[in-house]
Amino acid sequence: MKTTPSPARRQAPAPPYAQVKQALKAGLEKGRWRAGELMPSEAELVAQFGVSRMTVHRALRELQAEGLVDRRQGVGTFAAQLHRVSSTLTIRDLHEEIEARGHQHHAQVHLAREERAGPALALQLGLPAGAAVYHSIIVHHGDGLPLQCEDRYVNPASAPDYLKVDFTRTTPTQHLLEVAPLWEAQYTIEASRPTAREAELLGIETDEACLVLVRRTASRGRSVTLARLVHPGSRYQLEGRFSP
Amino acid sequence: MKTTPSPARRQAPAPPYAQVKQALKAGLEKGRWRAGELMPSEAELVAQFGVSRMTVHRALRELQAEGLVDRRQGVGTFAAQLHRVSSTLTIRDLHEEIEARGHQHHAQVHLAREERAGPALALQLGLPAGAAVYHSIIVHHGDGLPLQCEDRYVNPASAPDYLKVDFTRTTPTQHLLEVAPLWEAQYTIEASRPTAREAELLGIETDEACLVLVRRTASRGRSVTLARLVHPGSRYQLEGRFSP
DNA sequence: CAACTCTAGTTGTCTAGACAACCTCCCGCA
DNA sequence: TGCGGGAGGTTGTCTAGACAACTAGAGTTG
Repeated sequence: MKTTPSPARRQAPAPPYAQVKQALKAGLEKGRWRAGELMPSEAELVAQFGVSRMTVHRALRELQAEGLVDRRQGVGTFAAQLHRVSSTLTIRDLHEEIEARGHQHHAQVHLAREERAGPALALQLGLPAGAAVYHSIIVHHGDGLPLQCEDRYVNPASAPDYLKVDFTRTTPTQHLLEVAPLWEAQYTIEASRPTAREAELLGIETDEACLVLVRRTASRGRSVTLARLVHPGSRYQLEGRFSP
Repeated sequence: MKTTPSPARRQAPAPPYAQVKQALKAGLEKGRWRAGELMPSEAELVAQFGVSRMTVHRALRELQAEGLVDRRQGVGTFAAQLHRVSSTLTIRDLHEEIEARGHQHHAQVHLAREERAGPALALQLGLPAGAAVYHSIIVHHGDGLPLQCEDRYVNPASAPDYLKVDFTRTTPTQHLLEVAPLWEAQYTIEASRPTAREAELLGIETDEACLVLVRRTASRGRSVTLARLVHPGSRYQLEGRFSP
């Protein structure tokens, strides 16, 4: 048996910097300072909480990083103007997402081969026209139902072993992250109808609304992959949460 | 004329903590440490860079906040396992977005009144069934073209003056952020067809694919608003960028 | 009245040391 | 062999002080 000092999970008190941070956060939430209003200076907080200035400074710096306060050197600390008109949405790997929901993931590889890049594709991948690229089409199922059609082009220079991977066991994303750590990504999310082939692969009508995610990633200044992920609108939706 | 000490924008050298941070970032990018591999300890970095431990510690803490390294007390600092299978996408206020692109924003108010909440709506807003709610339907145009149909319900307790606002001048989001600072939000993004009325308001066919954003926000534990934002798939798409 | 200078206040950063919390591993002991 | 106890290394945090960079405003000077 372990000799934990307290079996009842006595939780250690939060460190001082976190207490200062939490107190200010609570004040902001209660509307103690209006947007743009001057908040207490570091010196005042030092006196109020009885901690050193570095401790107060850390709390304020983290609040600034979270977008809750606005600090200007030589002037002061202000309550942030608008609490994030913009927000963030997490985009997860589909494999993870399906298994996190307790469903069975299953991938069907419809194509995996080397092709010659057309001019448009070559431009997007930063390759000369006619260069060799890897092309794969994989349909991902959740509990037997097709949820995503993944049409992907890969830069061979970034992932030479791409075609040797068994995509029924690992996802392309996982392999690519291993061989080329992700350092930049661009997304677009749009609604459109599937192509005839996509509709066939997903088992839907060609006029069903689909959620289409196009992702382009680059690593060390070199493009890695261009993927088009098509989801039937009736079976898949993105979810996001946000709380400062 | 101002007496700037140097007209040629002499840039101050980056502070030491930023230099340490950047050096480690460059090492990670070059693949100097594989995912999960042990990185230099704080003591080693202190010796290497000739700065104090607090300085090194700050650099490492920020890298951890960015998800680039993984730190475990009593063990060490490790290169992060996977560089974010998940990523983030910024969702901006449409008004901002349209004007940022240099287009003309124009809003048309089709409805703004008080209604009684049905059971489903009441549940989502955390109100008793039959309670009064504010309901507005606004179509947002960019350069004359309808881009978004905003169907919104508002909790009167959170924004009592909602119906008095002139929504051709400010957006509902802006007003709500002023009276109820945003402290929690949930989103779903999906593709579906518009309702007959939405199609009419947007000037599209009822079978066109639409990007639908449903947003629910709460402030101080009280729900604020439930909004359904419908965008024609052919005219609007979300964009996101990600770089550590 | 305009332009300049000075000053007080604020934030940004660094240092050297200290202690706490935690983990791993090895050694001694039963 | 199995187990418990340290030792040593690592990160987490705090302190008191110091200096730098910056800003706004008051005061001064032409």
